[in-house]
Amino acid sequence: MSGSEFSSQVDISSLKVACKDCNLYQLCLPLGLENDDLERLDSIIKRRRPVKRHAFLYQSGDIMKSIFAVRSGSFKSYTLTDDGTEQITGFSLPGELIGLDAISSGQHISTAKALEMSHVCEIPFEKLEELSNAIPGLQRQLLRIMSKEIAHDQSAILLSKKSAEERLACFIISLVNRYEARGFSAKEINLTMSRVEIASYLGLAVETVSRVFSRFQQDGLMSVNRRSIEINKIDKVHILAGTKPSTN
Amino acid sequence: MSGSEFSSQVDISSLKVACKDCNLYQLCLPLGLENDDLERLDSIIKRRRPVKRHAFLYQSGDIMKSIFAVRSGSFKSYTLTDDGTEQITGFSLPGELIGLDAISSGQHISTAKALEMSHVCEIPFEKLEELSNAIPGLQRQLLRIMSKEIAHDQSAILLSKKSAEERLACFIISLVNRYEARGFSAKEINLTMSRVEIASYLGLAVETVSRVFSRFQQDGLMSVNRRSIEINKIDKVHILAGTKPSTN
DNA sequence: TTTATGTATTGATTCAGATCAATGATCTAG
DNA sequence: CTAGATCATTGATCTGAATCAATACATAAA
Repeated sequence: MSGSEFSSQVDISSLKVACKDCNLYQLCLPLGLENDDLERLDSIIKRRRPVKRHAFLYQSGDIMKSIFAVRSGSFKSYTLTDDGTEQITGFSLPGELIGLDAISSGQHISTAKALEMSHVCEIPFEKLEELSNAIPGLQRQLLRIMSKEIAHDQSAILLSKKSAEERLACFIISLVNRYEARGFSAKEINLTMSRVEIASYLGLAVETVSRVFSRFQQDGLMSVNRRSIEINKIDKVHILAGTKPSTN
Repeated sequence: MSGSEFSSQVDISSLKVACKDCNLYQLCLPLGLENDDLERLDSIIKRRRPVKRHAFLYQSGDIMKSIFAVRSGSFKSYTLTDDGTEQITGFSLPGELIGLDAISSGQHISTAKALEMSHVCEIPFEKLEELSNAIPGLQRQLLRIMSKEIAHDQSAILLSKKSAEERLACFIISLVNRYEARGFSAKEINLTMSRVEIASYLGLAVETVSRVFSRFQQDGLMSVNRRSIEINKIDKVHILAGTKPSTN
């Protein structure tokens, strides 16, 4: 009844979760850390306010002071062409780090925008650098995460050789794998991005994305209703994508 | 006259260069290190034998024990499709690190093959990890290099939205920028990769690459003779590529 | 409810680039 | 030096996806 601690109950409850209690622990930066080390990492992390749908986490050109870990929700990263068109370079899901591309220049080269109401942990980069020097396990995990991002981006480069169907299949498989790793259902996906955004990421026209979704549905691979997708024949999607079932 | 130290003069002379005397110092891992630190890094690096044209540096599936710095020459990195087609994910020039994508899984996910007679420095990864924990400047530089690779790969992702002309222009600009940073002429380029390899990287057919080169030549942007290219109107190439002159 | 307004689907037409095909140039092995 | 292989260029045709265009659906506002 006193009110204040309930006034924004949801936010506070999620904001207060420490790394050790976070269900993303095994995916995120703290993986492998224990006790003291974990708490030291915890102590430099700022739990940020929720990020509203369509709000920026940072914009292209901003000085990079922090990187961010997605706690909940999702983000898109993009740059703009001369004529102002968004060119999406990636989507970020819970447990993933955003902003790693800015370390080298110290400035963000892309813009990160929330696709839905989201929460992030802000990790001041200077402190992270210091700390990962003091904690070998943290350095190790940071390098691994960056390496994983490199590997992921390289597999995205291969998209440009593929047909529209292959591209969309690859995209869906990537989402499924990532959601699975986070303990979400692999069968039902709720897309948080629009067709336009998917098209931009895959280098296709919106209409093509829409058509391919329809074709996938006709062929019984999945049921598609706007942004909710139920996958019926994941093995066939894997075949289309040209990925072995279980690649991450 | 005693012989042995001259028996393979060229190799030895290049193999013996320490980091501090290497002309790639400012591009490579040692950047920012001095004296002791530099020598400690130097001490873990193995100068490898020259890598012959078409020889593998590592193959997909190999355990990742080391990463490599290109000292001279060039490499392509690729994966194979089910039907055995090479899918090139990148080219590596002197001063660049190869194998960073394997840190996360501990296994190489791509194959690296020399495009010409090349030299590399082999950097045992475990030792590098240890050492970069002891030397803050080294950790810093390693993170920067990985971040740069992420940024580079993300710009390559954008290729899939571009036309054939834009793709080839981007490719040429990228080469020019990288060669320039290494002190080579920006006007004359000697491609070390075939048209097939360029096509694979850009997601185009060989014939298209060839045709676009011809068109560039007709339009007076550059003189193209097989693998040697002389760029006449770099600003126009930049416009095509959609990059500001001087982006790196 | 009706009216917007953004988002998604579907159809008709066009076009950039793939594919098929042939020739020429360069390189390598004998 | 020649024969065969590899690599690059150019032309003709075909096709997958872009573009143009219209409609449907959904969410929000009036």
